[in-house]
Amino acid sequence: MSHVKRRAESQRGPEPIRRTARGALKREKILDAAAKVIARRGYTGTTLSEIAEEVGSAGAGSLYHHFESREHLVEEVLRRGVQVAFEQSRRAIAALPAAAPPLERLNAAIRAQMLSVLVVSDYARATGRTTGQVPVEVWARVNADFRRYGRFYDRLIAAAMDAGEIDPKIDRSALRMLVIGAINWAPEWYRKDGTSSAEEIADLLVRFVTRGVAIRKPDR
Amino acid sequence: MSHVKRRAESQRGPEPIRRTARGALKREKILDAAAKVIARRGYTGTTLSEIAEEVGSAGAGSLYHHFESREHLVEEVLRRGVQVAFEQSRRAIAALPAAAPPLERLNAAIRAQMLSVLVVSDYARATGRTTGQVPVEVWARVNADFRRYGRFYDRLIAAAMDAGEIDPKIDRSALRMLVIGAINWAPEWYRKDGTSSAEEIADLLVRFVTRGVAIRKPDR
DNA sequence: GTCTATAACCGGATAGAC
DNA sequence: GTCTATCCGGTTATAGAC
Repeated sequence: MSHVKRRAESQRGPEPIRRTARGALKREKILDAAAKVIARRGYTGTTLSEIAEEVGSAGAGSLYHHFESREHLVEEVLRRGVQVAFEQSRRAIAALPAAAPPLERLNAAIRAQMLSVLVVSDYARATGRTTGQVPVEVWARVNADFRRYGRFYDRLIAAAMDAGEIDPKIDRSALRMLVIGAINWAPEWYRKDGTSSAEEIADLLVRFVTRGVAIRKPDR
Repeated sequence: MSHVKRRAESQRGPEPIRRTARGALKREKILDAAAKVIARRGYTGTTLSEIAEEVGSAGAGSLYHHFESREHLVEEVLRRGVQVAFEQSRRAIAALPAAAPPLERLNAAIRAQMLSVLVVSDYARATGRTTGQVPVEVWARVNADFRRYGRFYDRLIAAAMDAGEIDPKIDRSALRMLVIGAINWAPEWYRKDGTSSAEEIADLLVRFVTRGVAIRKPDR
């Protein structure tokens, strides 16, 4: 202990026993497996046995050498989930021309979020599915990350309103949550061999926000 | 037994031991409690103890006099959930003027479905939250009900397309599931004391789907 | 450091007293 | 018909062998 102690440790609670490079690698594999299982089963449905089996090598109780408890393991998966989605959104926005109008930036974020959940990352998928299932204690610890991401979205919407691109009378929070809901639910029904690709689904959702699916009568 | 045996019993498996009026009443109370708990915890998070506690009077194992197993209890909650939402949708459509265009009928159904999960019924809420968590065996038995409801929605969309009110190039299934997702997710974040009422949220979703929230540039 | 055995616990389900 | 005591299986977590 003492001066080598990581910043992360004091910020977000202990991340136990990660001494060697090999150990860190194993830790990653466990996290990946956990993300996959949680994405499949949800929080309450996830058992350590199934995670262990997914890892391949280990038996159930081996995980405790890398994680203090089931809750700590889940917690890190959730944290990474938001992180991935957040990162994808920021990256997508950064890829736009600097002069891109706010609404286009919002659209890019929505697209990125949908793709994160559908194809990019088990972590994002796990996180989306899990919200509202985790015990308050865990939630309290990851809450801040979620809120930060929420505010990010909210600013994108607000900017589009300020620019006169979105009706300012709309409840920003409700708008955001409706979109997030459609996204978080998507893994439940999306099939790789379905009629629409993930990109097409993302585009459809964006179209919802911008102009809807109705055909405008020629005049009036 | 013998000739009094209900049709329902042969159709959907046994509904055990409901002889007296008082018994039937208790059965209802248990179902209501189960719906409430499932809406709160999801399928995997629901325990018989919590349901019993919610009922008030009973201890955990008492439920077995009214239901063959946990799964059967859940199954009936699910079935009722679809039924309620379905019924609400049909009723809302029936309340429209007979000449109402297809798109308006679809909108009424969306509104009704949103209100079902937000304010009308624990059953509808429970059902929305649970999909995709239940074991395949249970799912297989309620599947038909869900599909029927899905087809109902699909026909509404198709009719609006035929009438030239919705862009026919859109993937009907994806459209439906995005909407359902936004609805099923809503109970997760909706608060009675929030900035928008349930009705306003329902209206926002309808607007979303039909014309989007963006402001149309005057020309072009 | 990794794994197996096992302890402690909890949830679903059954039996039988009242 | 209702409730309590109890069994059984599965889950988290720990101890200790290798």
